[in-house]
Amino acid sequence: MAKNFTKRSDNYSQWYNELVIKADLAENSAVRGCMVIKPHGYSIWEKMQAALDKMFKDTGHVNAYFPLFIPKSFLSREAAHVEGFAKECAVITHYRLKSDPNGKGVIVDPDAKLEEELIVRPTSETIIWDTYRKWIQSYRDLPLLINQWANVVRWEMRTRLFLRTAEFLWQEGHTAHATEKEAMEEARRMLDVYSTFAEEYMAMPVLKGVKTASERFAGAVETFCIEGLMQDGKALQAGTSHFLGQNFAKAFDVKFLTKENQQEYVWATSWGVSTRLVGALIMTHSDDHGLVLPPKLAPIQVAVIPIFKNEEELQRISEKIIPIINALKAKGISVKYDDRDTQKPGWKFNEYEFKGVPVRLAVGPRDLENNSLEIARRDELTKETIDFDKCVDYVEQLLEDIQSNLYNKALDYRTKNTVEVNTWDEFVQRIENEGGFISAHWDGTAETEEKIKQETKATIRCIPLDNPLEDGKCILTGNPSKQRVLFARSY
RNA sequence: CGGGGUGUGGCGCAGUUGGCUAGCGUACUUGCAUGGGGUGCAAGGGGUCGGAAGUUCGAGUCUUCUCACCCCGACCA
Repeated sequence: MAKNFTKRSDNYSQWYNELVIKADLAENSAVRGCMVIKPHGYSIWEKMQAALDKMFKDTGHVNAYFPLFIPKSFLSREAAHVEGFAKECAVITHYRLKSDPNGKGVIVDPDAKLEEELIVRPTSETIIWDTYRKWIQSYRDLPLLINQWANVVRWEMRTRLFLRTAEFLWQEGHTAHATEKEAMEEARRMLDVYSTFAEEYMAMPVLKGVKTASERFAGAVETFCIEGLMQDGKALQAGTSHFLGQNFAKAFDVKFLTKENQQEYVWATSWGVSTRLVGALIMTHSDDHGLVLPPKLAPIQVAVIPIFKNEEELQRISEKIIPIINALKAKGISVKYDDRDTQKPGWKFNEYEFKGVPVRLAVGPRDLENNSLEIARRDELTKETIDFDKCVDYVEQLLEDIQSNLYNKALDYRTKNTVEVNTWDEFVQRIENEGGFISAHWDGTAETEEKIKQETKATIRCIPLDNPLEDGKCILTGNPSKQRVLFARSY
């Protein structure tokens, strides 16, 4: 157990913060609300990027890059969009500084005021649709399937490392289609990409659903989402995919000629996931001993620690273990051989454990005699002794086991913490105590949704996609309802 | 923006009714021993107390102003 590390059961959010810091993932920067992503945290993000990027390309998308700055007037073209983002935009008003005539330092040069202010993108729909107008003339130009890896800024009032920062890294896909059906299919397809990624790579089970009108993305016709359940019973929106209808095409006048020589507005989608996923990953699997990473996203999958008293002993160990390391690497496994003499073995054990390395091998003189080594798995914190000649296959299999074990544990947790509730008292009781997902009837009005939020802080996370229809009564108002929706408190 | 809090070696903190050379843990450096779960002992380096002004013989400590950050709410991926 790490020294001075808060337990989840004592204070979950403190546990989270300490974990991020102590596992060297990120730290607060000199800029309010903005984090420094440290190498270990960033390499997890890179693993995520690599997997997602491949999935995007495999579904026909290409990458491009649009400007960080957006003319202020662009934002207001789409009414709902500006309303949603106006309150959290950073604004560029000047382009030059000058020395302070009254003292030290520099001041904003009042003569360098911009004709039109620029905003730092909170999302890129507007600049991209303004550009798409020039790119799209004919049905032959469609579909346009573009993704961008970028940073965005949303001036949030309260921030938390990875979960909500003023600047964050993400990808945003922006696609244009000839038909409503095609755009809707795209939005759903990318939602599936996200859920596949979450489950197969992050080992995080997610629920796919559609947002209610009040939770919808500013400017979207329909917002789809994946929702995960964190270990403290709160839900986390892990990704969104929006069907934008023709809203942005109309706002930016993006039309195309159909085969029938008709002018029509194009149909759009946008979809994104962010560095918030790193936060989701942490909160899904990690424990009171630190970070736990699923092998598929672990920058180091196997740490090898020699135990030696002197140079000669290390050499004997290295001779034996390096061929094994090479065999593991040949299988595409990332291995770190930590033969530093500057840290003690016990120190290293704790280090890799806290940083979430899935598998640890330890080899010492004892193992050389027995022709064995010690294999420890991070997810279960168990150790075994394995014969040298069996260990390569064993490790390969173990990584797969850990990946699926993590998923199954998380799924089991979610299953146990998803309940159907039929009365208001039960609902309130559940929200206040256990948390988790609550499946309950809702009368479908924004007023009721808002009132439930006011009274319990619970929001409708989504209406699950394959939701069965079922007659019932709204838990708050008793009005008739056709289906259950999913409530939770959320991040 | 409302409420609360904190600024003192890299990090985490103590510092009493103003008083003498500003202290502790940890981290760091060196040496010796140690080496299968954050090793022990010893020695050593490093701060002028967020900033400004004031009161005083004397300010980390009191006063005023100011800046920054953190936590709780409203807002949000």
